[in-house]
Amino acid sequence: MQTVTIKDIARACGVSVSTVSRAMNGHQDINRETREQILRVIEESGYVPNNSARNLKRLESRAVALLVKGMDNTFFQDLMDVIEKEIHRRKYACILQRVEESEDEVALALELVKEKRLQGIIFLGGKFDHPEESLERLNVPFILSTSECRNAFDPCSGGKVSVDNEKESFRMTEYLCSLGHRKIAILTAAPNDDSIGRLRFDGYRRALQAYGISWEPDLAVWMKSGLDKYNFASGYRMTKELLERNREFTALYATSDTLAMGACRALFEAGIRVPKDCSVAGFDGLETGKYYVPSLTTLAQPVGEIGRATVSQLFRRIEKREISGQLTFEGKLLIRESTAPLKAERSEV
Amino acid sequence: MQTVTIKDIARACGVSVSTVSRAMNGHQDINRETREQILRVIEESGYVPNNSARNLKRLESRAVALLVKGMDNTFFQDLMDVIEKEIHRRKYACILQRVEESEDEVALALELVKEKRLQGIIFLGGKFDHPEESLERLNVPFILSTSECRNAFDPCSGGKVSVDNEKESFRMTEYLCSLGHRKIAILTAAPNDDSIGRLRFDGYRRALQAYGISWEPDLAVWMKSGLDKYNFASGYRMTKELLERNREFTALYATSDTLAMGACRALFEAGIRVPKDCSVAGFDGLETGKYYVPSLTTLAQPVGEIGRATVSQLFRRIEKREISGQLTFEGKLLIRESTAPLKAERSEV
DNA sequence: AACGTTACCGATAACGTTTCCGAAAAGAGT
DNA sequence: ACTCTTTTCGGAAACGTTATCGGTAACGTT
Repeated sequence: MQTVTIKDIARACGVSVSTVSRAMNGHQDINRETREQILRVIEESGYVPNNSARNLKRLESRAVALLVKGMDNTFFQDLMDVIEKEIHRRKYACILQRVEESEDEVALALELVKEKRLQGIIFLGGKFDHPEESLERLNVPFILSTSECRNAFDPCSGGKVSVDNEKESFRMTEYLCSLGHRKIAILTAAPNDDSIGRLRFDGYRRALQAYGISWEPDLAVWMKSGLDKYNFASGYRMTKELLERNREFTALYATSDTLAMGACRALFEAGIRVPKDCSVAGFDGLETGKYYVPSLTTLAQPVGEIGRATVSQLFRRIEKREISGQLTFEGKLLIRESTAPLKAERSEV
Repeated sequence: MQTVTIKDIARACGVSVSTVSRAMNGHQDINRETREQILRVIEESGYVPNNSARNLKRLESRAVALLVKGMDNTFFQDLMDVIEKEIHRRKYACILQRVEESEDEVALALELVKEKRLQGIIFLGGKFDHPEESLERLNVPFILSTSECRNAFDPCSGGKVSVDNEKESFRMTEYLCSLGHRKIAILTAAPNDDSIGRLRFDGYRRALQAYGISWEPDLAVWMKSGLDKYNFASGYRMTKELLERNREFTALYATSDTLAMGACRALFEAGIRVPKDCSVAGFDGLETGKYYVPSLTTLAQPVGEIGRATVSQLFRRIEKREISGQLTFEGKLLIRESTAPLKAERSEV
């Protein structure tokens, strides 16, 4: 176990440890030949500097935390992929840590930062309350990626990268309205426990209003807390629940693609054809929606851009102490097979 | 930044740092009252011990690495979810690190272990060559999870947790044969660059042989290296390629669920109905396959069991130095809508 | 020849923690 | 009152690295 240290290298080269340290860290005041010899010996011996010792001396640990609420969420998994890639590219370590629904992400982050001297934090998903501003006091950069904070107008001292969920949700609903739909059901998060879901719901309501449609509570299915998540099973279950209400609807807006596909399955089993009898729209732009039958109309979030911006914002703060506020990306409305214009001759029940 | 150290606590309590250390680490030779007072002060001050300093003294870092080859693979993402959960449960840190297709995972692991004093490594996906046995020399436990090593009969000094890919693939192919299919196309990895894919292909061929069917190279579509992966797009592309060959087939075995769904989409676009005109089978048992239309027949890998076993094996080695070799789990053949018996009256082309 | 400059390098003190060793105090046995 | 344990604690040496500070030698410059 970790037998070879800087002392061994120093001894092997007949120099002091200081010189070895200088050689490794690319300092200037060292003879070219000496450096090359040292580096050669290091290479041969397979010596790797001990990170703990180095972190203890330096202020930096070259590590950031990725705190994710909802690791089983497909969209977040895709985002994690690009975020890890970007962190890796910068030769930083990525400490992955789930945060459970019940946990306080800020407390967790605080502890991580202190005990491991982390240099930055990325919050993925969920909501971010910061009652004590404790993270700010620690003065460690953090970014909310596809994650909301208490007050949208005061994006705390951390950065924020996401789409404008309210606006994009408005666009999607507006599109459904423009197809002639008036009875648009929605599958969405409970308004109290998830702010992203809340924003999407707000956009939906605003669009209905803009089209002079009064919203019907019976057409909204809320996630049951502790039971439902943004996944296939919940889309399926919630749609079954909707169907049991026996209310007519000609379009179904599911606030994630996974929900939407679960919904399609439930509709299929009920003998309701998509999009002939009912249009279905999702949100996120998951790869899988493109290959679904029917392919899914969705509002695609630019995962690559969001992920890259998240990391680059974080590193701008870490390395250059440069602060940039909220960064909002445009979504893209992908119109595919699962939505269609309302047929005029449709028989009313 | 990290202002409060053990010294501050010691001063605040009027004791020495040794005593504070003892209080934190639950040693016995300390007065009950003193300990309680120290713990109280620690709690109030928000002090968290510096991990780097601690690691430097102790041998252990309470951290393991999760090295994954193919982070965009849905099945691996699901596995990562449960693996991280299990690591988290044991209060260890999880260092997530992607390994690119071109990189040498062992070299990477070696460096990580040395520089961060990691206590264990999980390899997820890909293949594992260990020409120098360098990891063994370091004497740090590692587990191959759903990942193959050079020689299946000599599972190196690390543990191995997976399904028997050859056997399960045999079962799936056998099932298709039992439905009466004789012309069974396959979407699979190039035999040289991926050993899991190779095992699944071997199982396919053995089953054909058992049913007295000679295998046709024209019915096998190989992944193009650098282009194809286990994802939707490749399933789609490879099926298009298959269709262009104009060879008849009544069943299509895709060696992952994502490939299978991409295939279904391509077949749909070609006007081929699943399962009426062609049966389609996948592998993995992804959640999404259950909600696909038609729902996907697949060979489900027990993700939960695999993930939990991976971590528990690793910790058995870390904590108890207890070695257990290869662990193989049973897959489960899930027969759903995408496969059907071959119709006898089917017109030959 | 004396001095300043430069290039290179070594000794050493940190960084924050744990652990070993021994000391002081307190009780227990004679 | 004396030793002998036991309990509780502090001092100090590590762990492996980096950074500061100063020193030596070689080389010009006057």
